[in-house]
Amino acid sequence: MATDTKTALLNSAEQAARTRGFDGFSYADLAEDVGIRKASIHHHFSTKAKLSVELMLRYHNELQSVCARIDDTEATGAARLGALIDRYRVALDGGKSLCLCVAFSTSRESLPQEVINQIIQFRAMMTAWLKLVFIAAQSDGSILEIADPQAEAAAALALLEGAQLAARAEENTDRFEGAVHLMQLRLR
Amino acid sequence: MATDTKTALLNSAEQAARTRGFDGFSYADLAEDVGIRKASIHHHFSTKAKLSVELMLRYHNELQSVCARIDDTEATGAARLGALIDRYRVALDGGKSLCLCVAFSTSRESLPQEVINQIIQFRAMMTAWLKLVFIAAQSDGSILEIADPQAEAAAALALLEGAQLAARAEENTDRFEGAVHLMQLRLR
DNA sequence: GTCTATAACAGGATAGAC
DNA sequence: GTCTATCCTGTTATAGAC
Repeated sequence: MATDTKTALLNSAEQAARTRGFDGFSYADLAEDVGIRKASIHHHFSTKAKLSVELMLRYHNELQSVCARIDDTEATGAARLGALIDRYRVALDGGKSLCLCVAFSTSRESLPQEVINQIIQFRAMMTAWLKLVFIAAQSDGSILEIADPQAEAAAALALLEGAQLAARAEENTDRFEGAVHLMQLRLR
Repeated sequence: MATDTKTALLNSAEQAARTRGFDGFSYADLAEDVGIRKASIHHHFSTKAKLSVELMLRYHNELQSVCARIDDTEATGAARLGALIDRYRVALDGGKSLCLCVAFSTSRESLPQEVINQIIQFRAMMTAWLKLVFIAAQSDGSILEIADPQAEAAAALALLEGAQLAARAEENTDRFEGAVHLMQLRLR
């Protein structure tokens, strides 16, 4: 079955925001991409601010599902962290796009307060999940030299996002691999 | 002596780009900030693209000087890395701004090719300097467990930029401190 | 739900006076 | 070097027909 118009618009907007930032795309871009007139978009998202909220909501839920699925399919802490690294690598799309959280973080001033709060919630969720991953790895011994799971979680998220940024800056995925190399060496 | 108009414009533009992104400020903003009319700005920077080039050039030279000064004043690898961390912390301005390299990286699509090349050069310079810092630290033993200076340099830059992003996203400097905590524990 | 038409405004940029 | 005035384009958003 074909995706409905609203979903097609969300997909187009997410792709655009991740490659060009929230200020970097307009309703005209979405209209051309989806194949309707730009005025019609307002029927689905009355303002661009509300579109950004729905975008972030969907992204939060999607990543939450991804993490839950990783918990189900990967047994060790190392395998789980490795799966998340893979996820961030794929999101890079060859150095052409960022994850939505990074993209929105730099567009901060253009976004409604509600999205700012969603970003904070999203980061809290990811950090909490990563902390559990490192705690699991402490038990199963699958990641080397874990001193402080909380600190490891904060550092891992920053490293992943910084690695994405480096790859995006040069449109070169080698920069991502270079940045996460040492972290991957700790996985057993 | 008072700063000349061109420098005042560069200062205002850098501040604006770091807090709101390259798409997030206009000539009208600079005009109001500096106290001249927006048409007058074109006398100093004929296009916004050329302004971005001069901004990045100045930033590159400034960071190069900062690194050279750190080499002069700090004796050990750990002290040098610590000084760079301090620099990135200060650039955060309480979570309200990013360094120009991070800010420009996400505005990639709005920038001229020349700035893209400048960003690549800037990142190469910083990575090369960091690699030398880790090599020095291998000799003087001031940073724990260095396996691969090249990989350490790439990871350190990504971590610093990711830590800035985290703090900027939440406008909370605790996020920066949390992300760099483990790296700082390695400094002796 | 989508369209045409348009309002209302802000963006970068230019011309020409002073 | 700065000004006023203006152009052209692109932006979000709305009104109302189909």
